[in-house]
Amino acid sequence: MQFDHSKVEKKWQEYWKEKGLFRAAAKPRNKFYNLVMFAYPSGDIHMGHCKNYLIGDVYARYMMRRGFDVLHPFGWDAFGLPAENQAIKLGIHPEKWTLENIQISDESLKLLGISYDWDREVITCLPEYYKWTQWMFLLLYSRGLAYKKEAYVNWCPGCQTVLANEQVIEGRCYRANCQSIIEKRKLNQWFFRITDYAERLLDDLDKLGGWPDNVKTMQRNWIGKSDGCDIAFKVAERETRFKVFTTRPDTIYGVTFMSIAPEHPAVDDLIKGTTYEQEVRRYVQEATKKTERERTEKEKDGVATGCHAINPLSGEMVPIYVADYVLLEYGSGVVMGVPAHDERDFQFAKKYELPIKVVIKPPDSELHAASMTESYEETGIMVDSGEFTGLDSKQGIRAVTEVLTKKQMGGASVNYRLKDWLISRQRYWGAPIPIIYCEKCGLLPVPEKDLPVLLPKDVTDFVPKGKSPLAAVEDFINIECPNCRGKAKRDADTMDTFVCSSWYFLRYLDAHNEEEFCAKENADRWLPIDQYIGGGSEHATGHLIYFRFLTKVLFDAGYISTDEPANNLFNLGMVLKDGEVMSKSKGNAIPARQFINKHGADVARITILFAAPPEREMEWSDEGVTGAERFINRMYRLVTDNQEIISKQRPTHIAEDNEELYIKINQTIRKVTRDLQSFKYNTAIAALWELMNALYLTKNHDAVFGFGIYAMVHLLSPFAPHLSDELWSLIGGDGSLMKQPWLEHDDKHMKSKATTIVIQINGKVRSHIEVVGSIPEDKLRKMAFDDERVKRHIEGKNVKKTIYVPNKILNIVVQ
RNA sequence: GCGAGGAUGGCGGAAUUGGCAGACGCACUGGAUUUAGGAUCCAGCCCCGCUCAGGGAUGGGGGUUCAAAUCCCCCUCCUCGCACCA
Repeated sequence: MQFDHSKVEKKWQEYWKEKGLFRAAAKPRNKFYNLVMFAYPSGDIHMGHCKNYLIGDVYARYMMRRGFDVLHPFGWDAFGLPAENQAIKLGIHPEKWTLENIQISDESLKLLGISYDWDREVITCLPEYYKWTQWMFLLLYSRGLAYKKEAYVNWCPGCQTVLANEQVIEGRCYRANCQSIIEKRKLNQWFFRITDYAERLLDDLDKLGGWPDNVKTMQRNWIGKSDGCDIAFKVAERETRFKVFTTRPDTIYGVTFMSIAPEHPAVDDLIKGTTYEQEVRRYVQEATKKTERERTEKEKDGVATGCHAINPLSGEMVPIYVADYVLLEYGSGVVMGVPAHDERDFQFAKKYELPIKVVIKPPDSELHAASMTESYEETGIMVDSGEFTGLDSKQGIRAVTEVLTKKQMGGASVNYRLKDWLISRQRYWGAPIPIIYCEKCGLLPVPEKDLPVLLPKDVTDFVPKGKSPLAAVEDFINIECPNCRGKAKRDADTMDTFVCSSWYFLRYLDAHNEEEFCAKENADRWLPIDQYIGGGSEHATGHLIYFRFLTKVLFDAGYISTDEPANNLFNLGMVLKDGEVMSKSKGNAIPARQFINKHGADVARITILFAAPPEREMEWSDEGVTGAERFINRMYRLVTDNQEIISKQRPTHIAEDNEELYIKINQTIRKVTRDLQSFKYNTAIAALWELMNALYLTKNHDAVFGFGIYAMVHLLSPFAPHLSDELWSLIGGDGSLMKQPWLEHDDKHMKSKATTIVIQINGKVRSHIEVVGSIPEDKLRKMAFDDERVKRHIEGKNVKKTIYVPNKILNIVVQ
């Protein structure tokens, strides 16, 4: 008899729904917040997506069976560019496209039998959700964490919008379908002051013991803290002074020039009315036009300003250059040039024949400027450095900083690579920024009572023109000032969708609350996320930083009681097909619905879970499906063929010929339990497969055998829940297995009485000795030396020593 | 360039963390059963060696150890992240 998946799976899905099996408790006693990253609704889901949901589901189901009140919600990150691009291409309104995709994907997900509490589904593009996204904006605004500034920002010519730093990958747009080279534009935009939280975001990584190290490392690098020193240089020809940041104040005597970023506002003052003006202006103009890529890839160059800086310690005068390898956004946008000890400065100095002055030498050799082919960046001994000469440069860093502090010419300083989060987007399909510009009152936040600022629906032209399509929607843009009733305009931009996704995990906790984004008591009930299951490390420096940031802001404002959102994070590997990521746009996607209709949800589950460890990439293979199908059918037959003898009781009598089987059953229970705990689903299924094979080979169909099948049904439930609920009912079980406590192993029957001890000679396996119970070493040794094969190998040789690892191995060393 | 991870049969992958390398699955081979099967069951399946006895194998080279896929050093290749951050 074959397992009729379509009938059985439907039956149980309906049963689960009817009984509200996955509805989270209103007042959990033993809470477990199990969260998979929500998804962008790009169409119907395919098998690549399913991996995330299935792995989350196995864990949720296991935890339910362990007696936890599990919250396992799902939702949709529904704003974003693809919807808008589809609208432009096909003339379908983004909202229609998005909501239809969600509907169809929801249906497919339900076919998979995932244990979601669907009552809590969130969809970020609906006003009842984005009202609170706007509210978050206002919260940040009121706390001084949202601000508008004119700045050089990343402009994607393909998407016709600005991007956050986190969305620029190797100078290109992060969106797979775009990848345009990013340009710089000077624009007036909204930023979130995430840099205020840099230190805490960095320090609190240490609290995240349940996060993978690689994600933490990536975040640490992204935040990029550097300890260093600010140094003030007076400009000889002007009344100004420049502050530079350096991590190597010990090289200060080696400064031979100074470079300033082309975009730096002080450039103007240095050159105005001088003979250098024209050339510098031309250089600045060209530099600003260049993309970051172009700037990076070309040889370092610059142009002299004619001004000079005075070294605060040596008093030397050095020329000031404008150079586009200096970043305006990092440090002060001005750097001191130390060619002998910085590779970039070295190249620059070589090009313009600037002096190279060695001030650090290696501890055990000499350095000569003339013969150097590259800079020496290590620490060493300070030379030619006034009062510091002879000092170890590590001490020198401290000493120079101290002297500068005393002279009030600088002091210790910290810089971060992390930049403020640019959240304005010049696109339609997003949450409008709740800000009003009044001719009289200036910039005003939309009053909270007026939220949400509804995204107008009657828009037909989504073609980006460098500003938001909303700017052209008269009755959206033009409003009455809430303060003075005068003429005012709304902000035409929408928010980065990463804002929507930085707080969605909170909305699940109180999804229908119209008064608050989430009542504090509900937040307190469920937070933090006990297990966050995410789709790959590409989120490490985007979403996973943003949502930590927002959590901290909400914590500081008193809305929640935890300052880290998730205790444990598990990162999944993607699903590949023919060596490429499975995706619709690549044309290699296997639609989930089609697969489930053909093979069934449990086959889909076993196929994906068994193919590879969850954290690793898995290559989709149709052969894997064959195995999974066999597994499901073999299991089904095992139960239906032996229905009468399946026993829910532990056997009271263990027949000698089934003693080993009973041990195997207990070992399997323990192995599967441990593997479930640590996401090793592939080996858990392998263990189940092994037990099933053993049961098939069992001759004596007694109580032990019956219990073995019973255990299989139990252990299978997180992996193949439809099948196991069906089998559970076939053997007379009541309702769903999900309501049954997890099976425990019998500690008294874990180890075979007989052990095989490996006999090695010089580390090579030569024989095996079977013993019952434990055996004293000398007795075993006697047995080993009596062994025919052993005798053969030690004949005529000296036994130097023997090493005995109790009950495992005896190694005889001979010469 | 910097940082992280990886390389194990024809393939996906195991290996209790230093103790029998290749669990489990796929593919393949043989047998049984079947009107038939791409169904099912049983068995075999790293390489060399006719068989036995042996020997060789975890990307390559060296080392530590009674014992190394596992620890240390050097090299090659692959994947990911960051990349003028002063």
